[in-house]
Amino acid sequence: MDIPSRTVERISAYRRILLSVQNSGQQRIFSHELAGLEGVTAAQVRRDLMTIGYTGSPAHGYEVGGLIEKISSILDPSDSEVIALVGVGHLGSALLAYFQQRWPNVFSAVAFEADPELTGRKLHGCDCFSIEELETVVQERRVNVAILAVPAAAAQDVADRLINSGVRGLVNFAPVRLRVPADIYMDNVDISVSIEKAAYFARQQGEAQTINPTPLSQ
Amino acid sequence: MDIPSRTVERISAYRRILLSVQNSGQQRIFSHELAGLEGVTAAQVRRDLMTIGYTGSPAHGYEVGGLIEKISSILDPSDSEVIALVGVGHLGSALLAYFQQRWPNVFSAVAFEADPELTGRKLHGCDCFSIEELETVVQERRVNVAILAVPAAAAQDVADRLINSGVRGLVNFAPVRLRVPADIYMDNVDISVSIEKAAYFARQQGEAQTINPTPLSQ
DNA sequence: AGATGTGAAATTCTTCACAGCG
DNA sequence: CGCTGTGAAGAATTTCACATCT
Repeated sequence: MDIPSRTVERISAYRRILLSVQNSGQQRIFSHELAGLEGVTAAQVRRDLMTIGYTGSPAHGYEVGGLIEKISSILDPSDSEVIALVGVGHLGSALLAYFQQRWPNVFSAVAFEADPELTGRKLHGCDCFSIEELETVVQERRVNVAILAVPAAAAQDVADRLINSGVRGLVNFAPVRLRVPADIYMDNVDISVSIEKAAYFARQQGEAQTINPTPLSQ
Repeated sequence: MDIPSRTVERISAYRRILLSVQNSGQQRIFSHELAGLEGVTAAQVRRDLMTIGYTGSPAHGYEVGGLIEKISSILDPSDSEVIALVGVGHLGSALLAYFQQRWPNVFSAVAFEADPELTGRKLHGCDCFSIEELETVVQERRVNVAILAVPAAAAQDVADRLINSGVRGLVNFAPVRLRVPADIYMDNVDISVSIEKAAYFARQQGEAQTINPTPLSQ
């Protein structure tokens, strides 16, 4: 199956909403309800669910549990997977802590750090290795996805080493553009870009810009 | 002037590259060079520069300094601006530290935190106030942009208070979708979505997916 | 009546391709 | 020439609008 990137992002967001909806006891949901909670249009939700091949009923909408299952069958790996986090500074630490409380049975993390002070022990419940052990551990645990939370200067080298050890997908928090082979997935989370963008659009307050697909006011 | 969101993101990225190019002494740059460094096509670069109204010469390409100026005239506020960071946990701390080394004359930060242990002193060079002082300080310093690095449960309340105090643009790191008026800019930086997306596409290794606009291999 | 599912239209974003310049 | 600037084409994404079902 071939799901566009934007749709993958949205179904991931839908699932989080659905889990909380389910948690509150609601069994079924209409496209416009889910749309309202995520801040997109109802047509967008229906199109996305059509794309992933989930079908509802005009009378009752979509089954919350079934839809969660469907999304999980797409997003979750078939077996539990280990993700590598490189760099356990403030940011890495935040990611690790965040990691622990999500994906109980699906993803687990293993951390790498250059500072010897931090290695060799558990950090937020994860093994923290020296960066020198990166190749060994990544290969042993068959890591497919890695998160880069290292200084910009180190990022390219770490990325190369991860890819050489078998990693196929990267989320890069370092403020540099990395060179990777075309078949490696790379997502850049660029905080200065986000801030500069927010500052720019905040300044354009005057004009009627539809930034949020559905107003959602109040 | 009306610049699309994607273009704003890219010119922000271009500027960072241009600064480092300038730093290395290079005075002029061709669209294909900048494109290669950012991982987009040369046509994309030319289109973006056309969009912001910057013009080069077929003989020498674009002037690095002039282009930096042009981008800065779009992205930077006319006067130095204060940005609010709410939540000084691991993530907030990372953002604050990162903040200090960028935008020396353009943006400065002020932090807010609920934990009394952390308030009332300087953190990474920024004033750190109690969350109770949020309205007062945000209004006093005319804050337009805020970063939310608080737990999900607190995010909506903090966002409401920020907006009521005059903030027009938000970058939200909490994993919840917030309800804001249509004229407020909101960017959600959703780390679990990023990770689930990376895991999904890493798994699709088999197929020839052009995720990176230009291969950039090696 | 009020939903879903979905072709088709509309919109947005990217690339092509080439005239024209130095 | 090789590069910029740009109309036009092409892709991708979103929305419309309506047939259809309960």
